[in-house]
Amino acid sequence: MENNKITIHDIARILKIDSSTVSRALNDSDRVTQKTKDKILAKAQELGYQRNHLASNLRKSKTYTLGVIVPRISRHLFSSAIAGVEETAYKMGYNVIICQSLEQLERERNIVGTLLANRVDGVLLSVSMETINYDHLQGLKQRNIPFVFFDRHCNISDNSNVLIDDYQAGFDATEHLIGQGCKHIVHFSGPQNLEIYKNRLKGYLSALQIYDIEFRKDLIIESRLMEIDGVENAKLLLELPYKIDGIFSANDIAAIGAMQYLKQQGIRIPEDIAVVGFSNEPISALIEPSLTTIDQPGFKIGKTATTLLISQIHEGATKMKSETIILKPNLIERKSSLRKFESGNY
Amino acid sequence: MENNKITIHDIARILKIDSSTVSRALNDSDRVTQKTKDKILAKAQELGYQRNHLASNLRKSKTYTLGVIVPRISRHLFSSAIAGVEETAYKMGYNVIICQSLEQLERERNIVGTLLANRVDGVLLSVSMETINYDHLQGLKQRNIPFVFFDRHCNISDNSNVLIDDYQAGFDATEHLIGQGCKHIVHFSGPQNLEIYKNRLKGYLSALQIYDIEFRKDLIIESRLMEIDGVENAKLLLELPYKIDGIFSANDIAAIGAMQYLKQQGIRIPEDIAVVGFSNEPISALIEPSLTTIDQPGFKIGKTATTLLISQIHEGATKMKSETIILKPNLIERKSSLRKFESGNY
DNA sequence: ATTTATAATCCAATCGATTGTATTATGAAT
DNA sequence: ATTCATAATACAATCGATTGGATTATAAAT
Repeated sequence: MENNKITIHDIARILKIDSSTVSRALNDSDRVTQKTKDKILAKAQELGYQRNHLASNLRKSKTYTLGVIVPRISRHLFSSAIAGVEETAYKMGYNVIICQSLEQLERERNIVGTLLANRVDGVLLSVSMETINYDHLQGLKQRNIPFVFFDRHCNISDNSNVLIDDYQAGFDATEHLIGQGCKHIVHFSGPQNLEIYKNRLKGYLSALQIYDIEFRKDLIIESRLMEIDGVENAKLLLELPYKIDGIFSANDIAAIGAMQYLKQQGIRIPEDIAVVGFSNEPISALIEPSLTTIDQPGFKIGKTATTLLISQIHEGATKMKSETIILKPNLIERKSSLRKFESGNY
Repeated sequence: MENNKITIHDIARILKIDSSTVSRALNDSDRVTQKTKDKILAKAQELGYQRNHLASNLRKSKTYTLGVIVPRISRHLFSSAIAGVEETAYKMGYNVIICQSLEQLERERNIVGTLLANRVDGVLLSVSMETINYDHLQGLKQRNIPFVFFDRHCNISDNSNVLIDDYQAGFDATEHLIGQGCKHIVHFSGPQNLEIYKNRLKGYLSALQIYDIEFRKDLIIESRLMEIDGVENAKLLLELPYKIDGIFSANDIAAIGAMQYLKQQGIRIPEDIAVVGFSNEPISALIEPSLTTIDQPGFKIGKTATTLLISQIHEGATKMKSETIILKPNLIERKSSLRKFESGNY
């Protein structure tokens, strides 16, 4: 219990001045003369004073805390986004509470409750795969707590988002496969309640159309994109009545699962089937063959979303205008999709 | 600013009772009769009352917040430990602030400062590779804030730790390589300020001794165990005047870097050189060949450390007895170390 | 009915910082 | 020296919940 408990009142008593002056001095108010400020600051330093944020925040009814909800922190995109969030938040005097929904709506709901109970000043949110309704976000709206979606957003009105151009990325990935000579390209898609997967799919379709490739509905396989789903998808596509020669997977994990299985079956990658993933997980550069994928600027997404959120917090509830920022993804070509004939061309 | 701002005083006013009674009712004190409790609880529910933790915590001078410092959340051990921490903490009414030192002492120092400023009730800590002195932990000691090391601990007196048996793991890994017929085993070690690397090294040495294998000092290569270090280490070991036939790396990342390089050089794994890593990163199961490694029970480490920390917080500063809990690691045999002659035996 | 013991509730101070208003100090102008 | 404007500081309420002590209500005992 001997926590150093220096308060502004201690400093005030010692210097025989009022605590309000101490408070103002420590906040660099111009209502205190420089001489007194110096005296107070020196004494504060000497005593090892640290402001009690609880008291300060109670008075100001602000917590200087942001909530971050992600499906799981172990995913590359999210861990790098979190790094960006933390850097920006700390720099601007905010703390961050990080929570994982583990892709479960139920947990996401609870987390929102916890964040409300903790009276966070704002929330950054990347929704779970199970998030099909948004009732749990009502509490945030009601209490006028600003929130910004990043990456995995929702199509509800008046929200701010920081996204990447999933449509473009889907298009680029598919175009790349077409450029490698693929004619029958399977797309591993994710739950269609998530806009990102819808958009990646749209990009895929659009590329097929532009390059005059016939679209077949059964070439789209929807799953939760776990590793095991990749394996299952691969089994499925081998049973299709077409000779599949390309896969565009909406994430790396499923692509890797598929590749593992296909390799076991003696199928050569990229010669028989070229594969493109999504997210540029660190593992994608290390597997055999290395995986062509879409790099998402995670750190920048985190930074941007945080900056946007904090600006909304500062603006206050007055005119919470929604804003959507879309960042550019980037195709990384690796061995899993580069056909021999291509490299032979150089 | 229309945040729902129901306070105990609102409830008190409406029910024409005192706010202290409301407070006691909401805390289920036995100084309030059940009838009044029911009335108060019903009204609180009706109004959507939520306790203001700032005020409550200020009064109780507790924050119900734990700080967690890890080198990086993207590492498998840490992300799974954090999952364990969160589960336990939330269950016991605590929040968690997660911070990454990114292996930098300077950042670790700042983080401790931030956590102090936020008056966390306790800290869970896995130190950075650069942490060679512990001055920055003095602040915690002075203020009697309990802290528990997990995995990467420090050899300073009277600390609580939750660790795995790195010595045993090092021994098991090395013994396994010896069992595969390896005679010249290189050990990739990490910074020796960290006990974990010292202990893994000790286990290695001990296994060599017991199996009567000559120890050579130049078979120990120390680095920061990044992927690039693994590559460099591999180059080094090819220049050694012995025919190396085994590698025991103190983490998976460096092992993988080495394997990539060795494969490029046409060296067969495990036939020419068998490799064992450490940590069971998800990637280790997916690379080619899959990597034999040591699995650390990350989730359990996180749970155990949190339980220990919270129990210390509850005990108070009175008799903060230190305690060290050591969990068992587990060797996972995969292709990178299983020699043909072995499988031939079956 | 009155006393007494105990249960139930109320009062008021407190946690530490902030902030609008009131007061005093300072110095310039007359 | 006195007045006045302004700068500097002090006072006191406030944020919302908690808690020891005081007071009142209730019921049991005489």
